[in-house]
Amino acid sequence: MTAEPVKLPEHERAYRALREMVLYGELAPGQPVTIQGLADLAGLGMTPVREAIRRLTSQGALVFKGNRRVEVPELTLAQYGELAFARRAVEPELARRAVENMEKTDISALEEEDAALDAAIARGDVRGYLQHNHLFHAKLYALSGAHVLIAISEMLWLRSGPPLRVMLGRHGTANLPDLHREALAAMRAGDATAVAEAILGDIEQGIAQVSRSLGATEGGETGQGLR
Amino acid sequence: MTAEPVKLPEHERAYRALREMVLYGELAPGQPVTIQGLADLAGLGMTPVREAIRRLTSQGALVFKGNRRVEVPELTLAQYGELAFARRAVEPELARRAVENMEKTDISALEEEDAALDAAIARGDVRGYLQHNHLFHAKLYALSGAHVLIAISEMLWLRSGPPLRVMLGRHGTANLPDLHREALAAMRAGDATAVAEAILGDIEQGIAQVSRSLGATEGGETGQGLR
DNA sequence: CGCTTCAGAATATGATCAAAAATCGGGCTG
DNA sequence: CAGCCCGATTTTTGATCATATTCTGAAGCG
Repeated sequence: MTAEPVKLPEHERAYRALREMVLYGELAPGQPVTIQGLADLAGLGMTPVREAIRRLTSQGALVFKGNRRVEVPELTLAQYGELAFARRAVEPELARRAVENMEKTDISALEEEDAALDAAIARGDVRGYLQHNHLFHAKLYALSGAHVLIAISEMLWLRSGPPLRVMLGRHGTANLPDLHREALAAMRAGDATAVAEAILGDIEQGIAQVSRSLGATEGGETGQGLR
Repeated sequence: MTAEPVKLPEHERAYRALREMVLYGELAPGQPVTIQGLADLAGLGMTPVREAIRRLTSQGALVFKGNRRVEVPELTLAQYGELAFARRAVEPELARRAVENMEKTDISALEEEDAALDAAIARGDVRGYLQHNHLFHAKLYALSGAHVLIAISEMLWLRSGPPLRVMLGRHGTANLPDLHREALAAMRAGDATAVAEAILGDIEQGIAQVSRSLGATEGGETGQGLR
């Protein structure tokens, strides 16, 4: 089940590694990233790293920072609002479509993911929360078979990951959104509309919390305004 | 006002060139694309071309075919439906937001683009139609300042371009959607909702035509079904 | 305070290695 | 005897690396 042991090209490995670093908050927003630094870190030549960075930048997971540096973008509240708008439009639809193709074993796999997520929350494990939360949604959406919408969703998650990580770093894993139970119950009942609603609610809760977090920093702490 | 005469790196030039080829139908769906072929064609080394192709594939404008080949994807009707869903969700919103930031000179620029578009239609110039139609929408959306949504929209256009080109190749430039006049009138009136509706209508007309075109080929011509 | 110089990083090139596809030849079968 | 299929060779293509070149940022000097 581990698929190919050593079969994917190095630039693909570099891409996935960097991708997870962004998605699961191992790179903080504003933290500069150099090609050579990553190449040395990963023990790779710089060409594969270069290509991985290009792919990530074209997805908005990294941005060219003025001069020559690449870094994880710091989102403004307005930009996060755009993300939220798109996620509300796309993800419930993915959930709805996923229910059509769903087998019992798929539901079981999602339940396992949710259990791992709860365990991470109980442990206060931020990285574990981010990982299993993403996997829960990703696995659900993958069932839809809607590759175009999935690609959009992946891009949105890549951009949402870092601010979510920042919020978690401040408030810990308490009071986290978890409407996954409701979603799973609706899946077992085969009620696509209820699943879509549960997912929408789950997203909304996360959006609200991150928006509050972003609003707080923009208001005072990091002087983004005048002066 | 031509900005930087010779200032962008070669991989950026390669990216833009390839991007326009996909967007404006110079590469047909199913047509294979080789790195070295493009490198020789553009007179560049293969590294910049390589990176350009990576960026395009990560946006879905190109796909890895089997193992070694890269080509413009041929969409199924279902996949085009996903594109349509996302475009309906994103583009009217972009149009709505654009109206907020709109100056009189912006409207003039859009009118010029629309005039060039009409001229291309009258001329039966397919490439010109694709180009000015894209630029009309792209310039409008750019005014919104919503970079995240713009990125999504660009990705959707990259995927929609080739099937639109195929449809045009079959039916010519007759009966093309053009609710741009209505959109422009609403812009002058400052009515954001009416602009969004006009854009939605414009999109819907295009979607309907391409869907019919795709449905026809899948039904019979290209034996995609059994036998 | 402005200009020049220096250092570091990114870009681009070419070569080299590995893999896959297409082609060609031989053997087998009808 | 002719046609077809299978396998090996060849050629094309892609991936990676090491290196040279260029550009940007910063520091030092006039």
